[in-house]
Amino acid sequence: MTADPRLPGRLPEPPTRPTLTREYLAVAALALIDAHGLRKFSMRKLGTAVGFDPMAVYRYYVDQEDLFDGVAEALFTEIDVDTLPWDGPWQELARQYCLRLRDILLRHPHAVQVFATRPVRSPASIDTGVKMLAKLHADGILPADALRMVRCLREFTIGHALAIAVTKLGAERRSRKPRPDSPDYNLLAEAADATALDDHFEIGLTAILRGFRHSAD
Amino acid sequence: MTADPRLPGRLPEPPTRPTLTREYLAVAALALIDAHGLRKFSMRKLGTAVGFDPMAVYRYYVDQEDLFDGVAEALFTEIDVDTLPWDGPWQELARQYCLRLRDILLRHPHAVQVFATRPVRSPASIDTGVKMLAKLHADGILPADALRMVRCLREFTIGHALAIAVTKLGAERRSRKPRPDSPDYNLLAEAADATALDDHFEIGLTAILRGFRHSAD
DNA sequence: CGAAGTCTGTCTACGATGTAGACAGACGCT
DNA sequence: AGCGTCTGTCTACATCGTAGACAGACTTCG
Repeated sequence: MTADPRLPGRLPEPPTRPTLTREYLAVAALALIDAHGLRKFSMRKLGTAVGFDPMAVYRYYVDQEDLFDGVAEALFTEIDVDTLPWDGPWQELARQYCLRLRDILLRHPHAVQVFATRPVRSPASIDTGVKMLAKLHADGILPADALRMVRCLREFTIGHALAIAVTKLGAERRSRKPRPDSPDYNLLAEAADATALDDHFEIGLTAILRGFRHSAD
Repeated sequence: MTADPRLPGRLPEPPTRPTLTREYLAVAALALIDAHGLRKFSMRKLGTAVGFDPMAVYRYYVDQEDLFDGVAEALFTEIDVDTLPWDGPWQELARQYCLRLRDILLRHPHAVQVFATRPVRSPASIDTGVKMLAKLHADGILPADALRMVRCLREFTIGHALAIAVTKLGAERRSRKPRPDSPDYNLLAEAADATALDDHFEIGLTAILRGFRHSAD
């Protein structure tokens, strides 16, 4: 006769160790990248950071590429597309979409590369694309034209975020090159002083949208 | 008495081994990246590929970052800015600049990332920027506004090239996700079939330029 | 002519990385 | 009770970026 293996009475909470998930790992990876930069990120560090074996990540992602796809999806999720102004005019919808995407990317400057270097094909992303196209279609824009417009906006937004992130992050690393002696050089210096780094994003957005409107023939 | 160490008569050309150069290495690195992809590139492979010691590159570049800066400069050089239509209207100049940049980047799809993820600050690049600003200034555009416009065009161009390169390169890698059952999904499919991947670049370019023109107040 | 210093390429060493694969305990189903 | 699967652990290996010592050739200067 053996003793009852169950301990008597209530025990304090055992240290909970949540089981791993693709999504949890993706979010953790994003946090790690935010904290220490993409350069320093590694699969093993991720495993260790979430309190598991360094190799544990490979149970959920076959590849680093695969993981980064997950990180990009996590970033996309932050857009929270459901709260976009789907009922207003499509121009405003598109503008808000771009603004949110930019804000999110600039909040994760180290991860912008990850987002920018892969086509996000998550169901959520495709769904959003489809809804956006339907919206433009309802305004009489041909799907093909709508797709082109959306692509332009998207590429501008990502290109912008990438440029800003990269410039800010690289600012301290690189040594100031000696300024050339061109007589016009002060034009550049003056202009650079007069404009914030990302002054122009909304201007560009407006220009694209206006340009599209005028090209509707 | 020792024999004359010089050999008699004309010898066939000794195998020439050019001495290394920062630029030569940068161009060789670009070629390697083109050939096998950024993922497979390494400092040691570069050294070996040019016929020297794997570690030889570090005599000329302190870092991989440093090397990639050089690769970006090499890409910029391909634009051949001197043959741009500097005498025409600035809109045409800007358009041609963007078109050339896009063409070059799409010719080096594996290296687009390298170019897109660092601000190119070579003298040649700064010089071009200055000349461009001067050109717009001659048309009565304030330097600050000109800088904003140029940045918008640049970011759109790079964002576009990156998107195209990444999509094309990743096309075979990723498995087609099952198409969602949304009733509007065929809108997307139809639109995607009707548009080439990079159909929209010139349209976007035109839209931006037109949008700027109309915002000149 | 010769010595000293510099330039350039070679070589070794180290810790970290991505990834493959074997292994083991826990859990669910029969 | 037994068995297969799921999940996390652990070991192994080739490769990588980078630091640093070393050596031959070339330059400079007395």
